[in-house]
Amino acid sequence: MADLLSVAKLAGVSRATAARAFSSPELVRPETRHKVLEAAHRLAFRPNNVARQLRAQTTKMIGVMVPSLDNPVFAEQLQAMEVAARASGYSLIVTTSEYDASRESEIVEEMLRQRVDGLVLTIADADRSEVLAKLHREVCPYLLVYNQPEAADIPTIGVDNRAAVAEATRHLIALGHHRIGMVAGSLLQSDRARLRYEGYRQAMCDHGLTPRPLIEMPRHTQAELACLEPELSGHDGLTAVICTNDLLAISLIGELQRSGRSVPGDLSVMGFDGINLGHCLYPSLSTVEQPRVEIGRSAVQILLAMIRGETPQPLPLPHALREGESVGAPPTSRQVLVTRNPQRNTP
Amino acid sequence: MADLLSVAKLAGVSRATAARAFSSPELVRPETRHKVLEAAHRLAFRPNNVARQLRAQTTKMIGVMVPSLDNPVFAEQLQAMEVAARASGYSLIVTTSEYDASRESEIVEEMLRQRVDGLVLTIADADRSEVLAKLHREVCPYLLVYNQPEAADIPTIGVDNRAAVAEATRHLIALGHHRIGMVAGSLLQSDRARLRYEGYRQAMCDHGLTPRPLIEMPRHTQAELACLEPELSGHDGLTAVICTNDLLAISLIGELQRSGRSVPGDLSVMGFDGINLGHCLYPSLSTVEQPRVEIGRSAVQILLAMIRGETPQPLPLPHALREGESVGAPPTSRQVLVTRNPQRNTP
DNA sequence: CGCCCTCATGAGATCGATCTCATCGATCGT
DNA sequence: ACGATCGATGAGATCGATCTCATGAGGGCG
Repeated sequence: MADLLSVAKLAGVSRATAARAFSSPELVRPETRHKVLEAAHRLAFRPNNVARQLRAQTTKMIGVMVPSLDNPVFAEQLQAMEVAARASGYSLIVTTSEYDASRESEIVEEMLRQRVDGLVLTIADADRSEVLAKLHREVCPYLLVYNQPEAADIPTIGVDNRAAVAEATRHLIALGHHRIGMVAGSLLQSDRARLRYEGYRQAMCDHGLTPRPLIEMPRHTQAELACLEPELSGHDGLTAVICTNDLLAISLIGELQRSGRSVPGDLSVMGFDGINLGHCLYPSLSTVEQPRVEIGRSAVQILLAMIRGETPQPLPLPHALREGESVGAPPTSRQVLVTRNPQRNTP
Repeated sequence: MADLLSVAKLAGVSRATAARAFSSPELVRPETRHKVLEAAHRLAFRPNNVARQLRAQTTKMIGVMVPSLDNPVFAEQLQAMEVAARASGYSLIVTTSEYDASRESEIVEEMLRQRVDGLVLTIADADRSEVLAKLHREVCPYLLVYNQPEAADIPTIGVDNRAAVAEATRHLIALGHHRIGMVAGSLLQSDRARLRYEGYRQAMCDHGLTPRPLIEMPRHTQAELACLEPELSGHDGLTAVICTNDLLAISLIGELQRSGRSVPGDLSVMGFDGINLGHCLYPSLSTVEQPRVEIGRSAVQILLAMIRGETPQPLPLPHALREGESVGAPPTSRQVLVTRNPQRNTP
């Protein structure tokens, strides 16, 4: 590949002038510029970004780490980030951590070596993370996404998970549900999971209802009906569940239907995330929507501001309760049973 | 950030030795190495990959361009690529083209400037693409994914779209369907779309059935029932449709159910891609599965081989007909109508 | 007419690591 | 004991573009 020097020679100018013809054309006489571009064309020259980055001490690259791309909530956010970054002349280096702490650490280390201008991370648990400790000592701007650390000085963007699930729970209660469960994937060691359960617990208690223990599924994004079945029957069987993510909710609905149950007839199911696909299903998914596109777009904007040396205040973004067809009133046959329940809430 | 020279000074060795302590530790006496690492630690030194890349003339980066990450078929492939690349010490620069030809061109140009070691691309239409023309003149190894160009000399990995849809069509025919339609998104200008329709047409003709015109939806991944409705009623109404992607199929099933129809009772629906979510739904999605993980993994392996200077022969990967619950026998009430149909195929 | 300023360009240093080649002491073989 | 070999290290060039500073031509103005 031809370099600037050979282009400069062919055009009969110095390296400096040839460089200017590309990076700041206004400094070069149009005639000269044309000679340079012509020479560049003849030699199939293409500026070498690596050299530019080394000299300029900036890569125009953002390092992104998400747990997995198999979950659309991350893919959709990443899509938005890519568009926003490209619009500002930045590229994304994308990595997946699989929620693995040691991998998180390696990935961030590698990206720092790559001299990315900033990092956008979604980590497993923002409250106990080696990655954050490392970044704390570094100068590289970074931003967490979807996480919700307890420490206030960690720049983060995402929704208020506790409030969001609390609202979802109240929504179900308002529809007449009393026996509401919460279904989670296999990864309980996350700041979000803790806060979501806490939101559920709080809302239940506030209404004089008994929160149930978390129902844990063996996989993170696919429900096993067998794990839930014991909770469904009997006089205190659940009439509604909140799932910690949409994939879990969707697969749970599928399993319930396959077992001959009706959603929301026999069980109301609420998701969390608001992935696009939820709209399209029948029954459509009731869910707590995280504004994935807005989150992705803002993440890039805020990070770029940090890179420019500003100190923007990342606001928590609003969640939205999106009502779909997977949630309805509790079954009436069951509602009779409610009266046998300790909590005697008038129907 | 400290550089190698300051580390070398602190450790009392030359720059060369300090560099060796990192990149080829076996060449350095253990005692010396420890001194260097100790000094590096004290100075919070981190090797600068940009400088290394410039000197070594290799970035260990792969440029990836997919149409969109909102479709899990790409996200799932990308997930597999990321894992495979990382395992071989490579990073991914990820971009999305939105099927926009000019964007495709810009993106590839930018990645070439970035001196990626290779490119993995999914382009809109491999048979008329400026990008391919450009790459043809370049030395950068590249590989198409999911595309199926007519030209034989373009390295590509993916399934045989024509054969895949033909097989799906035959499957429906074998179940007794005669009036089968094909539903596509709004982007017909793609090599895959053409071949998929061609496979459908061929299979229909081979069985003496009349292929229908493509039913085009206004959006690429979401079905509008109104576009399909005219084809459903009447004495020659469809009993089965093949959708060009799973998202289209899934949303179509949702719309059909919402309108009170049963799938597959009233209409059998078959998808294409095999995204993970299809398994979980009820009815589960019958689809032509593209081995997305295998495709992603192989794409990286083959590209790395090309980077090493080998000339691997990318084989077309096998598709698989995945039978789900969204396809069944045609409704019997309709089957009576079949006899009024021009094609008289005995049941 | 001469001074100063602007504009276009060139020379040379620089970003940070790596590669080649040279050097020097120690070990080995006969 | 002496030349050969090996292992560890250092000096200096190099990757390709950009930045700073210097230079020189040309124009405006007193």
